[in-house]
Amino acid sequence: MNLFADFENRIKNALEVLDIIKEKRSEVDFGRVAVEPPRDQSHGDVATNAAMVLAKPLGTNPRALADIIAVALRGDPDISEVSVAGPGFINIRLSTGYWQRLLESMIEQGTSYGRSTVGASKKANVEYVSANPTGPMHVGHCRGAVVGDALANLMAFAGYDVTKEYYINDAGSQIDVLARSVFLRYREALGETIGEIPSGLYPGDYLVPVGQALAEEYGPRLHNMSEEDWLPIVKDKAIDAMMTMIREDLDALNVHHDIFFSERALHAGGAQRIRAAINDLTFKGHVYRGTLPPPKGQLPEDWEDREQTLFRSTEVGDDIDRPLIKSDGSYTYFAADVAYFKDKFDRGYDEMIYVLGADHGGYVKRLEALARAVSGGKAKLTVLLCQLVKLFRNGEPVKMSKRSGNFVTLREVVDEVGRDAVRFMMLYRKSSEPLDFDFAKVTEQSKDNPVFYVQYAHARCASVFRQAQKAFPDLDIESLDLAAHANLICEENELRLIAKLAEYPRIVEAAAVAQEPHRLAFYLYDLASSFHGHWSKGSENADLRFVNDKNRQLSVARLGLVHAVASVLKSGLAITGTAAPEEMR
RNA sequence: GGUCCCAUAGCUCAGCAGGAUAGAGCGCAGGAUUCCUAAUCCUGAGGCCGAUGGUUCGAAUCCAUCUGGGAUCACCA
Repeated sequence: MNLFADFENRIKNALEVLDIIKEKRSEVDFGRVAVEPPRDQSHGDVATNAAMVLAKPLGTNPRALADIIAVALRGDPDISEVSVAGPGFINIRLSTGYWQRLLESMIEQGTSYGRSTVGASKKANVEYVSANPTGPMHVGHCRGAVVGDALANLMAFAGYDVTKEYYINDAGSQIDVLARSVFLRYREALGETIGEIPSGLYPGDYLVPVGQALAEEYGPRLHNMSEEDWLPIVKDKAIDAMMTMIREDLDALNVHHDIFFSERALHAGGAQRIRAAINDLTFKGHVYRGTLPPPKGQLPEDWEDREQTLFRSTEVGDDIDRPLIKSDGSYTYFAADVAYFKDKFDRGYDEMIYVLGADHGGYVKRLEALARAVSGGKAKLTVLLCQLVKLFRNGEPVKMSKRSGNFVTLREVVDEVGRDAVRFMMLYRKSSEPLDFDFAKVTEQSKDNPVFYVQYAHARCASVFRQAQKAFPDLDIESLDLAAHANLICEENELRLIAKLAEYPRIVEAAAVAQEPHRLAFYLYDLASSFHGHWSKGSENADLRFVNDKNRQLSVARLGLVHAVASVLKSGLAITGTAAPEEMR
């Protein structure tokens, strides 16, 4: 049962039978009628703008209409009070009985509570990470990895049929560079002195074992081949090794993809699939031979005007047409992307989401253009740009430079602060906002640290159950019907905690539809705060404690409430990919 | 120069498809522990929502212009 959906129905049903509406039913649209929690709790539990939205088409004023609607709503036994306030808000207060039944329903649903069907089983593809397989993942990949993963989890929970996908950029010149770098390590493994790694090759030590493995497998045989012959062999080995490493890194971060899609597969067999995709675009009239105007602003020194095969993306919303086939006849990266998108589209996804770093912002328009052209405007493609993460250690920014190899890897961060801290902090900010990540703060065990604060609330819930077991040793908590005495829950603070839990389904839906997983993280913090606050009420007034050894039924009823809180925390934390611990250390 | 993101309390940020007196944490000032983890809680001070116009019953939120910060610009991947 979703409180706000429930009352939206009730309010709309009440509206339908009002005379003033029946007379002009065809002229009014309930689409803008919102049913939501009021900004200020003192106003009530549920508020609606129905009167303000509908007054104009009905030719009346909001206050007068609100009074009429209020009268109709007062007939609902679950509503204890209806008032009209401000410019025409209708504020509704719910009966204690309604809250109790809501709690029962939450307890019965457990961690399924909050699941939604807004996704309507639509097929959604979330592509994220897609780091080049040329080395270990660095910290810059973290945010996209976590945001993409959490968004995918969230959308699945909200009723989408979600595929998590990783596009492996295993074609192109950077892979040749990788293979040559590995080949050098191979020669090294055979005993050659290679000296300093030449610039232009990847210097990282992580390539040493790959060279050794090649030396073991092939001995000196590769060394005697021409580059043309050894390159594909070394490439295969290198990509394999890099992807294994990347998968391990992702695993450390609790990120798991369903599909790893290889760019090379698109180039295979004489670039069959890329050609097919370009043919498809050509057939639809989006391709021509021509030249591009020089880039605006600073003109590159080596700029030359040459004829290429171009995608007329300006006709579908882009700023400039995009090359598909270079002047030397080879395919651009973007050409592979056309083929890749077409593949996704042909696989039948209703929504395709690309989670990219802010440094790829310039790529968005051409992706959107390509989606329009390939799908004839039918595909829904959205790009989620994650702004950059700045690392801090003791308040000082951590300097990184790729050239010196002095960059922080994803693994280092996860090993140092733990995956939960990394994940939650990456979500505890709108992704369109830059993020400061301070090593000291995220490991701190205090309320400054939202990860800790939320996990602690869950651990506290578990602690209450342990205490209950102590107070009632014969209580069989495992098989206890925690919903049985929900009707004993009637303290003001308890009802407010239920009200906070009642927001959960709404948050899930809104966050999933808006594709903003940070909203969930903020909600969890908010819920934890409500729980900690309620807990402390027990310090002031022993009657409010969850466990009361003189009143078994009341204790069981309150265990039900605690269980509901724990379930929502657990369910929400699971979506963020963060653990819900039973105790803190 | 073009495009994208951002601007809300001293600091770091929320603000839910425009709505009632703009919220939280930190920091600051005060308070709560014979009692389920004080690893927490409670109270208070603190804001011309970057600027100017526009849309309307109503704007931090939508539109335009401007200012200031960040990212980006390719036959690269």
